[in-house]
Amino acid sequence: MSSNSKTKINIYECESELRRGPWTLEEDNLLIQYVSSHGEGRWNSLAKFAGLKRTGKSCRLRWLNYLKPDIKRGNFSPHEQLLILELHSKWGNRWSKIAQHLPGRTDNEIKNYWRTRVQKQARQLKVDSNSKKFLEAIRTFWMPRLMEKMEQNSPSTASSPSSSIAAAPSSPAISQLAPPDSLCPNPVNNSNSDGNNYDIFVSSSSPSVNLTAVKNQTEIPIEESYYNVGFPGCYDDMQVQGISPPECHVAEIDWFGEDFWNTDELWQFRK
DNA sequence: AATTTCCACAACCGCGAGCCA
DNA sequence: ATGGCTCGCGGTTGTGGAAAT
Repeated sequence: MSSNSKTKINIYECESELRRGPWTLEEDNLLIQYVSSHGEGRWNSLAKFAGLKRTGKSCRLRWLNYLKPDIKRGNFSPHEQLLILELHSKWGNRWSKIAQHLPGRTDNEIKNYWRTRVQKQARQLKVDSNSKKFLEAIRTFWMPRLMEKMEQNSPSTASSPSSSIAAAPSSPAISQLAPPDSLCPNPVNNSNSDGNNYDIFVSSSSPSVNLTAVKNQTEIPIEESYYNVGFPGCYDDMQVQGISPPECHVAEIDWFGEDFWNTDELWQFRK
């Protein structure tokens, strides 16, 4: 046997020891302990020195998506959902970029949310999730409802008759709440558990939803998106098409479940 | 109660970019 | 210039549990 073949056998044996699939508690502890004392990075050597029979990639993924201390778990808040919709309209499937603006959320989590929740709705409507119709539906139904939900959840404005949120006039229920013009003075605040403040300003000065997200005083301009410039005449278009705006009354919505959308209302978008 | 189907999420894979010797 | 290594990203798959039959 040549030294070459011996090497190959060793590599094979080494690779055959590599574990795959779900992580055990013991593996998690090993990874946590190693990272806490040596820090992140150099994942291949980390895997070796930590005694983990995993690839560096696997260790990195496990740490970033699950074990990292500031990972936030659980359902996405309406505010987070709104951000995802808006940022996706701007950047498309740039999950990691989108995740940068949702503290504590991972790109994998956001990607899964998009595939399981948003694309599911598109499938039910038998439209492409990237189609203009579907984006219209998101802008006209979903986003105003999320904003309304955010409004309901905002303790500072819950008892106030004049809302801090303005939205597209596509939803009468929302537009009734709109202040006269310009940026709202009291942004919807989403103070996350990690301490990051994330505010969304919504302007009613244009016929479309106009969003500005502000994270810790750093403004993230949200412009050039399908939602706020792509369909400036969406509401008018609906009227031209004979779609009556009052049909847009907000139904009882399970924000995290099956009935987020009222499929009957959305059916018209398939036309 | 048993089986099947569906769904959400965790994990894997391939590829490309960046860095460095 | 280039080859190897590491890392990060996005797409895809596998799996466990819930829901339906």
